[in-house]
Amino acid sequence: MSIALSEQEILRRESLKQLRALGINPYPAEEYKVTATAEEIADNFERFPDNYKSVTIAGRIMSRNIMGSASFAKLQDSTGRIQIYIKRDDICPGEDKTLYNTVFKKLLDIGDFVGVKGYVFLTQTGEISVHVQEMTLLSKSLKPLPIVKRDEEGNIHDAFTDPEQRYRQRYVDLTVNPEFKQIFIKRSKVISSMRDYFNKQGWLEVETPILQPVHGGAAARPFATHHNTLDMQLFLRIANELYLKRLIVAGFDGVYEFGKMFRNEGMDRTHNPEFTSMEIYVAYKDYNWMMAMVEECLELVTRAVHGIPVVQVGANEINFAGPYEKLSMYDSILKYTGIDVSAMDETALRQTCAELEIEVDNSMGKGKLIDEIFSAKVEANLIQPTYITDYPIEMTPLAKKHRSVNGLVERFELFVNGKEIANAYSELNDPIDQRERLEEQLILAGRGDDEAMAMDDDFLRSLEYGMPPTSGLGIGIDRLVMLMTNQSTIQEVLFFPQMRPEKKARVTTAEDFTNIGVPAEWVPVLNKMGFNTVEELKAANPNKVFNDLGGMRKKLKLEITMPAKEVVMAWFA
RNA sequence: GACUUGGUAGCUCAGCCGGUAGAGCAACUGACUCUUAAUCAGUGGGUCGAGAGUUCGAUCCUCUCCCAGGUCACCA
Repeated sequence: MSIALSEQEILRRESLKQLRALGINPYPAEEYKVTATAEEIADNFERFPDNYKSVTIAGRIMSRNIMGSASFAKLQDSTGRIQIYIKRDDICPGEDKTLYNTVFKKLLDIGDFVGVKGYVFLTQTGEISVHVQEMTLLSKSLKPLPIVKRDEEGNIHDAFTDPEQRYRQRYVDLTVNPEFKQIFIKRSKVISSMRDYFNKQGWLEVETPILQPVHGGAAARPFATHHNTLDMQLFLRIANELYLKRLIVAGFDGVYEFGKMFRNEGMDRTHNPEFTSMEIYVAYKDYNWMMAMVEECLELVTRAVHGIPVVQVGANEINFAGPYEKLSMYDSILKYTGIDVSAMDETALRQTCAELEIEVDNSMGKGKLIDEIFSAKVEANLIQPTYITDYPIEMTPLAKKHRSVNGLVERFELFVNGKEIANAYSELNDPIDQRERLEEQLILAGRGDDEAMAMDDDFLRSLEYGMPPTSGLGIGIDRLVMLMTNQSTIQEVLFFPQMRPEKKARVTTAEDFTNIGVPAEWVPVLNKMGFNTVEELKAANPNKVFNDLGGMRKKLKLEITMPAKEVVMAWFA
């Protein structure tokens, strides 16, 4: 694949060659020892100026103000930006001013990584800066970064905002919009604080198969793949629930897993084909215990991220300190529609859906119809953390039947800001009941529900050996992070959200040109001249092409050897 | 999947009734030893997402396709 280089890219490649010609390795191998960071200097210099009489920092050049024999530049490291001040006669104490006049002023660019050694001082306008005494090129950047400028009021000019480019080239996004790094730092805190909490309880972090012969544990369409050696179909997991329960059977009291799940379904601002879930199973507990655990855990996570248990999400201030409101599924529908669906059969539910103008189809059973009413009429009202409990048995083949109410299961979901972020059961451990429930799923599948759960005989066998009473919980980590970082799209909390492949801009490869004898370094020049395929080149006048090559060489100031006229003529043979 | 908005220089965007393109930043040349959206003078840079059609002529009109965003549907 050959994409014609832009003017600026050609110039940077030229700079690269000139650096090498000066004996400067643009990609040195040696460790570069830094002694300070931008953030640390900004935080501490004014209190402890003596500690910063000699610092070594490293980062990317993000802007430059060159004023003859002195310059300012902004250096960005992982912690932030700091200004550096470069005086020609300080970095070039002798007669030879090449390092300043040529290397710094001409051959370095915005985006290059450099290391500088110097002392920290305050400029006349009071900005903390590093007065450079030594400068080392650490890595040359060949593509120009988008330039995002910020003025004194903090206004951003020429912001790099195109979501397509931001997501496809996240490395550029986070370089020029470093404030977005906070989202991912908070994401990491969400996960690590939750993990710490679980570990303190003595629960074991485990890993279970991503490639599964049977996709179970949730209702969703899977990605299918094939294992060559075993010559068998495998699925990327849609859930890990059934494997974690096998581990409870095996004798662990508490197991949890953070991991990617894969669902072959639509993509929108709350769905990505691969997403992160956390599932945990604790033996001898029930869903009431789990509600208390979730409250404690989420309050702790919120405090770890924000310092307080409260987070601002859009217009809503959400308080994660428990206890949370509890509402049964039927009561929640009653509360928000005034309709009591608890005693309705499938026909009456269909009638109710019609009256509420909710679209349904024939494959939907009783549980699914109730879920439709709930989604349409209740969900959006649940802003503060709210447990919805006691679901109809038809919706939930893996949960234990309710201890006192017929037709329900012991399940809760946690809703926050109108979205579900957690799902938990008193887990079904009666192997005969479990087999019957999965058989009902097979009937639903027969009615056309392509998300009905599959039979998993090995899982049933494990239950037959005996699983202690257990409560299990799943949390959608991406959605929790969206809440914790006040983001409305899942793409913003994923480093690399799923995208369609980029279209190849050019159909011709550089090899096509080199195959007819064009030296590799001239291919970009031909592209620049408008010849993107060998056919286009061959259709041109050879003499004109030869002359134009010379013109381009001069125009672009290329220091590459001009091919002999016979060589150029041979391209057209 | 449906509807809708967009795709123009490295980046952010203009571009009138159809006459093959402009600005700011970035880049390049030059000036400048405390600038900070540095400044001043000058210069270059475009397959106007792709293809087809209408037209003497298309960035612009029509159609198809590609990519992205939004809304909805599906989906926890």
